[in-house]
Amino acid sequence: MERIQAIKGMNDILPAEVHWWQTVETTAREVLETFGYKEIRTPLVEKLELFARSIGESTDIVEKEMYSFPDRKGHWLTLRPEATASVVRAYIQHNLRADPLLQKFYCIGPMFRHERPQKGRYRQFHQIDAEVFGIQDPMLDAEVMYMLCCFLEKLGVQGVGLHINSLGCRECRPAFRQALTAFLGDRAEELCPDCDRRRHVNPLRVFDCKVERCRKALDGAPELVDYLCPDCRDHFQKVQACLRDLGTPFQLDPHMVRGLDYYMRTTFEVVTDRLGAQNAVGGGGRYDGLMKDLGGPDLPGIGFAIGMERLILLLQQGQSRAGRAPELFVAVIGDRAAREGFGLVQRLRNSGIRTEFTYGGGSLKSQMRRADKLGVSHVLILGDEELDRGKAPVRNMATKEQVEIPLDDALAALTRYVRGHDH
RNA sequence: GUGGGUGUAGCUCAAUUGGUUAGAGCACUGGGUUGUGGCCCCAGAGGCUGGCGGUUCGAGUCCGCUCACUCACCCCA
Repeated sequence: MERIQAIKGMNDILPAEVHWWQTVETTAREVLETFGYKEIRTPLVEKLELFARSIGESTDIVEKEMYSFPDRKGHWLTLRPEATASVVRAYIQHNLRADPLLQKFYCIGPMFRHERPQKGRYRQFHQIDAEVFGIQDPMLDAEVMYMLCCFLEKLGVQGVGLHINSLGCRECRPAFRQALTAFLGDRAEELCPDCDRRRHVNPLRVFDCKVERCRKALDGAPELVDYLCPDCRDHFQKVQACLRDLGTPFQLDPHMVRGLDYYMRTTFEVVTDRLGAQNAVGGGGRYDGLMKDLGGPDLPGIGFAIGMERLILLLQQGQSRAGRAPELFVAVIGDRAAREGFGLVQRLRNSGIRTEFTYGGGSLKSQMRRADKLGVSHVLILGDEELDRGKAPVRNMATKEQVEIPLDDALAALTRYVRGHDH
């Protein structure tokens, strides 16, 4: 019989590694809320056209990577490939502008893209997503990147760098695009087949081609920075000045391109060289026209997403850490003690003590062995003999000390002893 | 979607040029004089060698197909 397996590229997160996720999520919430972000939770499924319109019809995401399918009425639905579009949609739908304090949002959860999986890239992956609406000030751009760096630093992530660029706006980008297209047209012969295709679809992409021939062909190509309009240039200058004031190191990367159509002006990525082919741990940028394009007010926006799988892969390059061990193990000898012990275990848990038990009993030796493997700090040894005496020994596994505790007050006595307030 | 690599016990891996009953370490279970863990010793359990088909007296090993995983391209978090 064929075994049922998880869908390709969709992974179980097993107990042994869940603590990494908890650490990342908890830290993210702390940092984001300190900076004034409020959590928002949107559905995992949206209408297809939301993403088609926001991300861009000719992007790879929309063209070939979306999980889309018709529902029973024939409406096309899509498992969200990213969060920004959904958050913008929710903002418009609920007219959240009415509450001016609620302009910063964050969102943590799964995204879906139908790509061939590889290291650090999966079909269901998870992002921490932050979005700010209504503010165009370059200070905000800097703050968003500063916050992203604070978060990574707080987690102790090593080996990452912040790259920034400006993509210009609707005023200046067309001129640059035209100049670049013309430049590439002259050198079409020298480009690899991929780039020859790119120069029509998304000429900016030619810049990050890895083929040596293409890199050479790009010598003397027009640079986007030189085509920025005065407003965009000024904005970008101020963003950089502000980052310097904040002491956030960054690297200008005039060739950085982002995969979504809606980005303009500031774009940024946190990159690493420690994850094989996947170098982006997080990325984002400004998207001032998006809200209006989706039928909302003409409000500017900026945001970023962090890939949690990639982040955790980086964290794991440090040492792995065990989950929390039980504090107390109750070993029992005899049926009467087993019944008493079982009840006591539940009462201990009710009062918040992480307690483990051998349901099947077994020899005391095997129970001690198991307690040791679990890494518990204390073991209560409860036999029928102890029940008769009304006292039972608690063993400190590290020091081998055993003290007798009264069974009529077992709960309180154990709590004190295990938590270390009694010796 | 395109290419490469790999599939043997829960995990990491063995198994002469095709040749008996597919092994080891770790992990797991039990025991080492009646009720005390780690180290050590002994024992046990655990596999249709990913699946299907072919070649052969004989296939974990060779061939074909398929599936899965993995890395890379494309692209992205």
